[in-house]
Amino acid sequence: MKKLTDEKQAALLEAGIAAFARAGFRGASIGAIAGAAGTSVGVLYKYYENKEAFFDACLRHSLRSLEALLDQVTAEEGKLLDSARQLIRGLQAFSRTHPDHVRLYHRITASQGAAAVRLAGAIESVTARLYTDWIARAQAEGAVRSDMDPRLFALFFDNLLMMTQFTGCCDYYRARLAFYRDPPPSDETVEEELLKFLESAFTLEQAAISHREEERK
Amino acid sequence: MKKLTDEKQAALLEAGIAAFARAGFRGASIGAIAGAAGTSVGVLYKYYENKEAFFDACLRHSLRSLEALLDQVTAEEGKLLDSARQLIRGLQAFSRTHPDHVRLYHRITASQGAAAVRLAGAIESVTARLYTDWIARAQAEGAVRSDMDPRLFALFFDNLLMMTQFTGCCDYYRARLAFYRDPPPSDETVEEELLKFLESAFTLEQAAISHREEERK
Amino acid sequence: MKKLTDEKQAALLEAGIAAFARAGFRGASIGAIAGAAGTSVGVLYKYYENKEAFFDACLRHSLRSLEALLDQVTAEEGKLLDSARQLIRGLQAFSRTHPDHVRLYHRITASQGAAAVRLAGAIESVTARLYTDWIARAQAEGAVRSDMDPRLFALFFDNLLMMTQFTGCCDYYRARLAFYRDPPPSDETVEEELLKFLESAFTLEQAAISHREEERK
Amino acid sequence: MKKLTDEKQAALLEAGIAAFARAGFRGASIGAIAGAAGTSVGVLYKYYENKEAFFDACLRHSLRSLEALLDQVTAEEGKLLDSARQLIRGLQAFSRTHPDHVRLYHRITASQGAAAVRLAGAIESVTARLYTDWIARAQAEGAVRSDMDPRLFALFFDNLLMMTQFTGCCDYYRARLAFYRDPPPSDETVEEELLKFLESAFTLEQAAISHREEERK
DNA sequence: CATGAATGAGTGTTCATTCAT
DNA sequence: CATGAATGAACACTCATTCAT
Repeated sequence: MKKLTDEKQAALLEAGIAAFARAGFRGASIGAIAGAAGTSVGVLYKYYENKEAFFDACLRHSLRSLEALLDQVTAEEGKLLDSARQLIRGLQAFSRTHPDHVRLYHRITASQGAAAVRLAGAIESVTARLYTDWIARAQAEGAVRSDMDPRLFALFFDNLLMMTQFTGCCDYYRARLAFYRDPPPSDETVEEELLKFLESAFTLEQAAISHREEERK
Repeated sequence: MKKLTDEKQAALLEAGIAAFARAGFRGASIGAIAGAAGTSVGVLYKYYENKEAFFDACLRHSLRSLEALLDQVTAEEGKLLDSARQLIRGLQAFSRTHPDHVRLYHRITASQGAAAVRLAGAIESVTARLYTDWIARAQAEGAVRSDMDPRLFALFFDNLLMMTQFTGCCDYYRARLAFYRDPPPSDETVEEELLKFLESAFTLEQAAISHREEERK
Repeated sequence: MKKLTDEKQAALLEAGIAAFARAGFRGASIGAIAGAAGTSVGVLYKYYENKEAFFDACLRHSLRSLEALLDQVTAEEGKLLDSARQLIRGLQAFSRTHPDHVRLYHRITASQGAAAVRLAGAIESVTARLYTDWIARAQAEGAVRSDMDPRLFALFFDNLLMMTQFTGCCDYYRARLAFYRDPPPSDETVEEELLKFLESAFTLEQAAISHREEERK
Repeated sequence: MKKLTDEKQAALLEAGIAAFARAGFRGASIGAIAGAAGTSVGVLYKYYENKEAFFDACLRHSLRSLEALLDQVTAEEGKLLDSARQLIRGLQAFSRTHPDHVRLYHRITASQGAAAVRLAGAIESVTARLYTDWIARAQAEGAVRSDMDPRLFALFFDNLLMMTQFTGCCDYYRARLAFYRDPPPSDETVEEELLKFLESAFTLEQAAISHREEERK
C-alpha cells in the first residue's frame, strides 16, 4: 500500500512537471494533472496544501534528477576540460531524455520572490562550489590563467552550460538558434565548439595580456 | 484630456510589462493592470482588442527600448571588444533602469509553441546577424582565432550577454549569483571579468592549439 | 434649430426601431443606434433617461405608424368584409414597407409587466372598439350570425390579422409558413383565403346550428 | 447526491425557462438562473457547454411537454371539431400549468435569423402536417367546405390556437383581452366561442357562396 | 481512504451611462 | 449644447479547492 502511494506520488509529480513545463503555473490544470496521473484531485490535495505547494514539489523533484546527473559527473575527478566535456554530454543527454524537466527548470528561473531564492539554493549551492573549486584548482596547477576571478569565471561557465541546455529544449531558444545556424548544429558540433570557446577562455594568460598591451600602444 | 492619452498609454504599457513580468500572461490581471496604470479596463479595451493584443503591444514597447540600445552600439564602429564593452555597459544600465522589461523578456523565453517562435524572430534576427558579422569581420582581420565557427561563437557571446542581463534582474539568478560571489560583484567587476573571459575565448588560436596538443601527449 | 432636433429625434427612433427589431432590447447597442442616426450617445441621453425609456419611445413611435394605417381604413365606412379586405391589404402593404415596425410590434407583445399593459392600451383600445363595433353593427343588420359574442369574434378577427402581419415579417413565422405552404403563397392568395375563412366564420348561423344539432344526435 | 442530479437538472431547466421567458436569451443571467435553481454556476457548466447549449436544452425540455400534449390529442381519432375541442382544452390547461413555457415559445417567435428558422422546424413540422391532414381528411369526408386551401386553413387554425395560448400567458395579450372583454371570459367561454368561430369557418360552403353572390348583386 | 461533483471567487470582456471638453 | 472618451458594474465562463459519499 505504501508502494502504491509512492508510485502515485511519482506519477503525480511527473504529470505535474509535464503540465507545468508545457503550460506554466496558471495554464496547467490540477484536474488534468490528476487525471493524467491516473488519480483524482482529492488525492493530490491530500499530499499538497495547494497548487503552489504542488508546483514547488514538482520543481524539487525536477531538481533532484539534475542533481543526480551532477553527482555522477562529480564522482570522476579529472582535468577541467575533460570534466566539462562530461558535463556537456551529460546535460545534452539529459535534455533529450527529460526535456520537460529542463523546461520546468527554466520556468523556475522566471519565478519571483522568496521561492525563487530558496530554489536557487537547492541546486546552485552545489554547482557554484563545484565549478569554482574546479577552476581554482586548475588555476593552482597552472592549467588556467591566473589573472581572473575563479568565482566569476565559474559563473560564466555555468551560464554557458545552462543556455546550452535550454537551447536543446525550449521553443524560444530553439527558434533563436536557427538565426545563428540553420540547420541547427549537431550535439557533437555544439560540444566541440563550446569546448573550444571554454578552453581558450580559461587558458592563455600571457598571450592575452600581451595582446591587450599591444592594443593600448 | 487628449494630452493625457499618450501618458496613459505609456502608463498602461509599463504597468502591463511589470504585471506580465511578475505573473506571466495568464497570471496577470487586466483589471489590476488598468488599476495600476491609474485607469479603467474600458480604456485598455479602447486601445487593444484583447489581452493578447495588449501583451503584444507591451512586448513591442519593450523591444523598442532594447533596439534603441542596439542601434546606439551599432552606430559606433570599432574593435570587437570595444563594442562588446559598450554593449555590456548598455545592457547593465538597461537592467538597472528597466528591470521589468528584462524580466518580461525572460518570461518570453519560457513560452512554448508558435508564439515563442514568432517572438524569437522579432528579437533575435537582429542580434544574431549583428554579432555574427562582428565576429566574422574580426576573424577576417586576424583579431580573432580562425579555427572556430563564427556563428556558434556569436551564439555563445549572446548567451553570456543574456545571462548577464538576467542575473541583474531576476530573483533566481540574483540568488544564484550570491552562491558564486557574496557580496555580489559590482557592475564594473562583472564587466571587467566578462571581457577577460571573452577576450581570451575569442583570440589566441595558436596557443590554444599548442596547449591542446600538449595535453594529448 | 428646432427642426434639426426633430429630424434627429426621428432618425434616432428609426435607428432604434431597426436595431431593437433586429437584435432585441439587450442585443441592440445604444452606441450603434446613435451612430446609425448620425449623432452621439450624449444626444440620446439628453432626450431619454435610459435605454428602457428610449425603447419605450421607439415602441410608441412604431405604434403611431400603425395607428395612422388604422385611421385611414376606419375613415371609409363600408361592409364588414370590404373593410376587412381593406385592412388586410393595408397591413400587408405595411409589412412590406415597414417590416422593422412590425417586428418591433411583435417584440412588444413579448414584453412583460406594467409597460406591456400600458402599451397594449395604446393601440388595442382603438382596434378592440372598432372591430367590436363593426361586428355588432353587422350582426344588427343580419349580415352576421347572431349566436356569438361580437367581442370575442372581434378578438379572433384581430388575432388572425396580427398573425398574418407577423407572418409577413418575422423569420420564425416565415419559416413556419413554409411548413404549411412551400413555396409561400402570394399576398393575394392569403387575402383571398383569409377572407373566405372570415366570411364563413362570421355568417351562416342556421346551417351551423343545424350542423351541430345533427352531430349531437 | 446522485439522486439529486435529476431534480437539480429539472430545476435548472425550469429556472432557465422562466428566466429566458422573462428576459430573453441575452437578458437572462446564468448566475441568476443557477441561484434560482438552488445550485451554482459550476453545476450548470458541468451539464451544458455554454449558455446557448443550455438555452437549447430549455427549449427541448419545453417542447417535450408540448409534444406530449399533441400526442395525446392525436391518439384519439375523431371528428375535426372534437379534436379541436380537445386541443383547445389541452392548450388552455397547458397555459395554466406551464405559463413560462408558453412565454418562452412566444419569445422564440420573436427571434431573427437562422436560429428562428431552425426552431420553427423543430416545432411546426409536426403541427403543420397534423392540422393539414385533419382538414384535408374532413374535406374529403364532406364535413368541411371544399373551396378552400386546406393548408392555409390549417395555418389560420394554428394561428388562432397560438394566439389563444399566448393570450392566456403573456401580459401584453392579457391586457389586450381586457379591451375586448372586461372582466375576461372564462376558459370555457373562450372554448365555446372559438369552436363556434371555427365550425362555421370550416363548414357551409354553399351558403357562403350564395351569400357572396348575393352581395355582389 | 479515494473520489469527483459542487462551489464560488476571479477572469476577460462588453456596454449603458456620465461628464469634461 | 454636442461629443465621445472614460468609467465600472455586470456578464459568461473557468478552475482551484472542498467535502459528502
